[in-house]
Amino acid sequence: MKEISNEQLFIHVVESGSFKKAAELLAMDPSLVSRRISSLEKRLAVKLLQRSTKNSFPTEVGEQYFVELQKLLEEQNALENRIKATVNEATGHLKVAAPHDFGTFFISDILENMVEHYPQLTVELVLGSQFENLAAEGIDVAVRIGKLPDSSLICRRIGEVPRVLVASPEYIAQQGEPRSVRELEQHKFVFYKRSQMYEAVTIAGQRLHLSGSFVVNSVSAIRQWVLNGKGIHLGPVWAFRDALDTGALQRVLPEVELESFPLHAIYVSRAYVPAKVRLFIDLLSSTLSGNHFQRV
Amino acid sequence: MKEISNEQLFIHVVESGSFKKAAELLAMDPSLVSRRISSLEKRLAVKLLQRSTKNSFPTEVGEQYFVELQKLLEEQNALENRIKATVNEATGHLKVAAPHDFGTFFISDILENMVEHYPQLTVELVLGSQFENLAAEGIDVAVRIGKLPDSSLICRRIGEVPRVLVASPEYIAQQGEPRSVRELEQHKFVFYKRSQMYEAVTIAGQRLHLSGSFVVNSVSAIRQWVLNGKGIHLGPVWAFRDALDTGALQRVLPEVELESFPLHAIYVSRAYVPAKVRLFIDLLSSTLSGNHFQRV
DNA sequence: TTAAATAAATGCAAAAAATGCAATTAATCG
DNA sequence: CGATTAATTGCATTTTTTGCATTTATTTAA
Repeated sequence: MKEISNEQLFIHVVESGSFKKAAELLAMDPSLVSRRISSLEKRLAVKLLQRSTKNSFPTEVGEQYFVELQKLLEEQNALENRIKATVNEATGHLKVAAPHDFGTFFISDILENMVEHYPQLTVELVLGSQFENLAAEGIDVAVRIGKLPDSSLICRRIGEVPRVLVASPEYIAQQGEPRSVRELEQHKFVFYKRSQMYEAVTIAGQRLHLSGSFVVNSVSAIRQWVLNGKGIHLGPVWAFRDALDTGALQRVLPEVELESFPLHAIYVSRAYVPAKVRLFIDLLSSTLSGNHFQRV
Repeated sequence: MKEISNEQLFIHVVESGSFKKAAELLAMDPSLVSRRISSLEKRLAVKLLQRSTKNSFPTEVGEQYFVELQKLLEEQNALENRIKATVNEATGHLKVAAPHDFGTFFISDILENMVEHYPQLTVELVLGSQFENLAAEGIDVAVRIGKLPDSSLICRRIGEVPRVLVASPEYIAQQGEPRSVRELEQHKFVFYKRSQMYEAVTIAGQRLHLSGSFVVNSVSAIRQWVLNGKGIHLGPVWAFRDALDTGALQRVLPEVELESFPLHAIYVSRAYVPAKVRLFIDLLSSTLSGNHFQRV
């Protein structure tokens, strides 16, 4: 038997004209229909249906109740369908958090694309946020590159960001080209974000202490500095690929295999992932298999 | 436990802000709330609430669902009330809120009377309640004396409570009898409810600053103090009529016309007032035209 | 950082309700 | 007036709901 409310059952009985027909239609026992209608009548303290042997028809109040209830139940049903549809179709508002530069370069395009295809969708991009508490800030997905903090949130590994050692030809001309990983310690580096001037990093299994005078938490700024010959940088391929192609920058130790950074999508619930979030992650995934993210 | 649909329960959880609060409000086990919300979420295949320890709040779909569902359920509820109201008999449960003393003196009798005549009816009297939210507390009618707060509720003016200035003969003997309204400022007063010792009040067009040491939010207590000679009081006639009749108290400035307090019945719906509520208001109306409420 | 406090979820057994079958009642039609 | 058919009711069974105790998770306080 199908689960159905007493109110809906009443609608069916009125529409079909008798308890029995309604029962048949809904594959229920007539006795059950009787009992449930009685129960509804008792609750409302009103007689809704005038029974007879041949057929049952609504009383005056029953008719009034029927007309208005039908309308309301239909609206409620429509509402439920709308809600259910959000699982299958990207609608509502999607709020994404991402690292500043990565977001600027890639996420903004993805979101633009989504809105084009799903006019019901509105988007919001939070760049550079620390997203301490996704739920509290209303963030649907956070994109994070690098190691993950402990958290109860759901992390899905989307792909990885290959890295590269780059410097400007001018810098190489002045300082000479490093011949080995160890030699990197004698060079000037441009750093992303870390507040110390000296960074301990492991390259090709060797733990190095790199030094340099420039630190910033912006990939664009780094790029500028590197282009201006301020030092070597170990950064994501996507940020330097064009400069490498035009020769504005050149690779350092190209034969050395560098570890990629993992890229994760972080979101709240595992069970009910809204369509907008699933779609976003799919698109992000596609982006990561695109040109920009191949190793050089 | 009260029978309530999962949808209505969801509304309650959103309104109260957490599963626990909703559970308390509805006198159900929190685990039950949890299970039923989960059941609703499962049926809609959507996560409606973002849970946390302190409080739970709706997700985006949850919010959308809440807004629209609330509207529909209210309409459905109104429909049911309309249907129920077609019955002319006072039945069901009548919950009345009233000021403490007034309720004790008059409302309790009215309710007793109603139950006697309508055995189908059960009654509940909430005394001294601030009745912030009639609907939420399940109050059918609230009786209020004095000025009304702004509200979307229906207020019907039932009548008025005439007032009188009273004092004990002992007090008059000690302090002398005031000869003019202005002289009242030299006297000690006993106050109802106000937290300040000095009350600005307008009597016969003159704005006065009355003072006194006694303040309480109980008419019975006031009565006691006035009888004990603690001061003059400006209060409802009904509370002092017997004492005036026996001479235990006497009027002060009897020739001065005092403004009456209006008495209102406050209830929710204008269109379909249930028989029990109509009856109550009628009876209250009769009471107000009775002896106790004539001017002295 | 850890521990305490508190909300929410879950396992399980008891309680309550819904359900189906069979029998009964009621009403129309021949 | 009896036959027919719909609606109702009694009763046993199944299913669901519910509450308690416990566990899990998360926030606040120390």
